[in-house]
Amino acid sequence: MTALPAQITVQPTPAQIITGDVPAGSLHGELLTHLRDYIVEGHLPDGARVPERELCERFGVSRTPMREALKVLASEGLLELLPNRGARVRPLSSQDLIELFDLIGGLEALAGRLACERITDAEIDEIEHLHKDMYAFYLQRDMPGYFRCNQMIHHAIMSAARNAALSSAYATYGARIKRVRYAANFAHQRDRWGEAIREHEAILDALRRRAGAELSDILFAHLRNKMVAATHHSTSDDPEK
Amino acid sequence: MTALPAQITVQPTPAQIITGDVPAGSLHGELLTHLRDYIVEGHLPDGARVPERELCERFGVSRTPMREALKVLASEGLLELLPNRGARVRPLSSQDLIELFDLIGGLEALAGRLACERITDAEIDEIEHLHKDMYAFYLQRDMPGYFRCNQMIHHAIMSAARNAALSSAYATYGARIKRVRYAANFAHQRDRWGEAIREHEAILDALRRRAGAELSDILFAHLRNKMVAATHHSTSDDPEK
DNA sequence: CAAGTTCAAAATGCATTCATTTCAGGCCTT
DNA sequence: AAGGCCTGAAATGAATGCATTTTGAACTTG
Repeated sequence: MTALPAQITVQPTPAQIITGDVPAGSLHGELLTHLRDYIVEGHLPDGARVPERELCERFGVSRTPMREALKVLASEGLLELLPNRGARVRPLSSQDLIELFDLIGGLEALAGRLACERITDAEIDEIEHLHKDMYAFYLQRDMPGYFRCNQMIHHAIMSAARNAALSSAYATYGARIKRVRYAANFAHQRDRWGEAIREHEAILDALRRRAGAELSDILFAHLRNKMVAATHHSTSDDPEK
Repeated sequence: MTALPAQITVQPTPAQIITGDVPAGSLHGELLTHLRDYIVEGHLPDGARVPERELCERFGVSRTPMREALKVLASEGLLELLPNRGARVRPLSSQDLIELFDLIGGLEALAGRLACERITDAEIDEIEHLHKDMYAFYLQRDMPGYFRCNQMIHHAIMSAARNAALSSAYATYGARIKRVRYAANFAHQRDRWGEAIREHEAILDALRRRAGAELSDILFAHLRNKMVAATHHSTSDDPEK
C-alpha cells in the first residue's frame, strides 16, 4: 500500500490529510519526501554537514521550506541539528546501530504477534509462495534475489498485522539504518545463509499455526542473528568481508 | 525583537547536539517543547484548528519558527496538516487508539525482553519495592497512588532495557495517547484491579528469572487487558467516576 | 615557529513581505 | 425563495531581508 512515486495527479480530494504517518506537510510539494530519499540513499556522507543553500538550489526551493524539511528529518532521526551550526547527517555509532536493530526486531516481533491474530489463509499462501521463491534463489546462490524475497516476506507479515502506526514506526526506524543495513545484508550474511533459511521455515510454521507469542520470539531472534552477523564483521566500515 | 535579556544564559556546551531523540531544533529556544506540552496537555480540543497567529502571540515568536514547530509536531503525529488549511489537533479514532495501544504494548514487551538481559539485581530490588508500595496503595484503594507506582514500574523496566531509541519511541507514541490514556486509566480499570495486580506479580516473577520471552508475552497481554478495559467503556470521553 | 587573536565572509535564525488559496457574505439567477 | 456565483477579507505557503553567530584565515605575539 506504499503509494507509488507518481504524484502526477493533484490533490484528488481537496481534503488530503497529512499526518505523522505520511509525515510530509505540503512543504513545496514533495520536497520532504525527495529530501528524505536523498539522505537515505546516502548521497551525503555520514556525519557530513548538510549544505542548506546548495540543497535549496538543487531542489529549487527557498530556504524557508528547506529548513522546515530539515527540522522534520531531524525529528525523524536522520539528521541532527546543532544550534547555529546547521544540520549534519546523523552519524550512527555502533551503539546506535545495536539499539536500532533491537528496536526494529521488537517491531517485527510485534508484527508477527498481531499478524497471527489477523492473517488470512490467502495471505499465508502468498507468503509460502514467496518463501519457495526465496529458497530457489538460495539454491542458485542469488543473493539479491534472495534478499528481495526476504524483504517481501517481512513486509507481508508487517502488512498482515493491520496496524498503520506500527508500519509507520517500522518505516521510520528502517530508514534510519537503511544504508548500513544494505552493507550488512550483502556483505556478511553468507555464512549463516542456511541458518537464516531454517529460521524462515520456523517463521512460516509458526504463522500457519497462528502461534503469535512463538512467532514473536522467532522474529526477534532472527533479527538479532542478522545483527550479530553484521556488527561482528564491520562495526565502522571494514569493507573486507 | 525579544528585548528580554533572556539569552543571558548560554549554551553550556557549544556542541549541544540536537537529534531525533531530543527532537527539538533550536526553534527559538524551547518553543517546540512548550508547544508540544501545550498540545499534549490538552489545551486545544480534539480536532480543533490550531490558531497559528494566536499561538505566535502567546509564545512570542513570529510565524516562521511557529510553523517549523507545527511541522515537527505533525511528523510526531500530534497534529495533522491540511494543505492550505493549516494544522489541526489530530483526532484519534477508536481504530487509532487500538493501534497505538498495541504498538505501545509491543514496545513494552520489547523493553521487558531487553531488560531481562541487562537488569541488575539492584534494579530488580527497586522494582520489588515499588511493587510493594503499589500493593499497599491497592489495599488502601488509592487509585492515584497506585497508578503512580504502576507508571514508575513500567518506566523502570523501560530504563533497564538500556535502549535510548526504544525509550524515545515509547515517549513519542505515549505522548500521542496521553490525554485518552489518563481518562482510560482512572475511569475504567477498577473492575480488573485485582487482576492487574496478579499480572504485575507475574511480571516481577519473570523479571527475577530473567525470562525475557515470557516477560514479553506478559507485558503485551497486560497492556491488551488495559486497552480492552478502556475502550469497551469510554470511546470518546465519559467523565464518569 | 607555534599558539593565540582579530576581522571579514559565510551561514544560521528569525522577522517581514509577497503571492495564492481558502473562506464568508452578499448578489444574482432561476 | 433557494441555490449558485462572485467578490473581498483572512489565512496559508513561500521568498526575501536583516541581525547574530560561526568559521576560516591572515596576522600578531611570545
